[in-house]
Amino acid sequence: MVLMHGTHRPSRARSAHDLVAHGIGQNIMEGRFPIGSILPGDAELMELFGVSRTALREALKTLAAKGLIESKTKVGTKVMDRNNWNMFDADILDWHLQVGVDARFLGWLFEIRQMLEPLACATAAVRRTPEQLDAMHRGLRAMYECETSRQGFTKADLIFHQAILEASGNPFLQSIGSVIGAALATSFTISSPVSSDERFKEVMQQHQAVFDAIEQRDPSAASDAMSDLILQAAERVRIKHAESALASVQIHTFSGVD
Amino acid sequence: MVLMHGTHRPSRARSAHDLVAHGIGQNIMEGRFPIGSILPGDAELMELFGVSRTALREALKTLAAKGLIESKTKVGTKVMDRNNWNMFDADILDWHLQVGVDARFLGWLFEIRQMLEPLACATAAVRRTPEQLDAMHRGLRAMYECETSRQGFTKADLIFHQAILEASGNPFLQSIGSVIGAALATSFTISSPVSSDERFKEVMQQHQAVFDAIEQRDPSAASDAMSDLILQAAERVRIKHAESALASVQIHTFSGVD
DNA sequence: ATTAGTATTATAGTATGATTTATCGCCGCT
DNA sequence: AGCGGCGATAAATCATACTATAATACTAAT
Repeated sequence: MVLMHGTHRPSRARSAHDLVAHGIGQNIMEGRFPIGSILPGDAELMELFGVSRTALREALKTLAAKGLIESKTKVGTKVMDRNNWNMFDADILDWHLQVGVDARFLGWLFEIRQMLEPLACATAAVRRTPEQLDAMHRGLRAMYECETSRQGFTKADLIFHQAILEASGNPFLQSIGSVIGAALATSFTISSPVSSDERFKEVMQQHQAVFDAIEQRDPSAASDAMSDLILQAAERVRIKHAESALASVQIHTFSGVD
Repeated sequence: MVLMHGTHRPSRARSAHDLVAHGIGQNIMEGRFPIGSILPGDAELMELFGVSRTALREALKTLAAKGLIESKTKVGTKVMDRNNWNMFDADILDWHLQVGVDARFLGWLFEIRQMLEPLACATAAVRRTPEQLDAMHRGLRAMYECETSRQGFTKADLIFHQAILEASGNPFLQSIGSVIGAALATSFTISSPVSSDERFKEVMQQHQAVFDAIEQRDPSAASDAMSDLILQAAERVRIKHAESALASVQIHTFSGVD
């Protein structure tokens, strides 16, 4: 089941190796270059994409850096197994989305969000600076002002979530913005948050609750609010299954050394 | 000025661009190429590392793919801000470790582990196949057999944890093996798990508890066991602070669509 | 004096061909 | 059957030349 299809954007004037990297990347996602297979040699790929060897090799190095492929002398360039891929990479996520995301993938996205964002909120509630709180506030206000445009709303929403990640103080959390971006973009395509007035209000209330909890430095409330938010977002795109595998799990965590 | 001190491991005959990428990468970590600065032009870097333009540019593309740098015509190659870096990348973590990690960084690592691994265990407990359980068992047995060698134990431990991630079925979790590897390598360097007999027994008991819970398909118990395991590991390297910022937070999660 | 448009120029990007190096598969030898 | 050398092949590297882009400086019109 394909839920979202490649909004093949105009691809306005990107560099050659970038185009090649995206081309090969997408082909891998689509399965046209199957996992474990050896993809065509330099010469053939050069012809396929109409670029020089330099540009091609730079594209291949980009893909190799993301764990997608591995080149070995004489044997060729092999498409690596999925668990070598760096799923937190913005490009890889992008290619996934452009090829089309099924319900399973969307479920994985929400699963990760549910694991990270509530606790990110909790730490943000404790560690946030006034400036960081202000950044969240700006994101929230931008969301309020975007009741019409879905694109604008998505962008503002992402800013809000990223501000929270930033305030968590943990660089690992700070680098998962692309994951949340992917989740938002996909789910809003399936089910727009600005489709109806009550829907919009509900979403805003949930975000406001997260903000309030962080403002009041209440980690537990912040975590709960974010957890609710994500859970409902998942329900809206019908990811939630009838039987929930994990009802409710107690998590112990701790602060880093400041 | 030679920036590439070949120190560390024998680095058994790596390719030219790999060496350059590591060289520049480490220099960025060390702050010798400060964040936000423009690093030397192609010509100068070529001379610094003694490689051709081709090799240099491939190295730069590798770094760019990981979000470390960005090249723009006329302006040069800029070292990007930290939150553009992909912290889940194996190389970036590696460079961090080689430069030396402080208590704060180690704290962040454990924080992420504490967010992901318990819930990964919970999902693994539900979704695991017999084969995957067997893989965990093999890892566990390898740990039992490595009471002497720290290196061997670290490797076996990583295999155990990766088997759990694999069984979680979530590709995002499956690609964080490098993070756990980094955490294990660092903490075992600070405080070896095979230093004393009782210490070894304690660690093994905790791992056995995780395995048993997953075997019995008990997500809640699996999550708790893993949470305890990580918490104690953190305490051993004195990461845990006197005042725990987040005592205990209730997490709601859900299963993806199978 | 301000602005708009144009030329300059530094730098990354691309192209091409030659050369080197590593690995596989084959053949012959033991 | 197993081992070791030899050649073919494709990637890795080098060297050089050329192109595209954008920041800067300069000029001219208002």
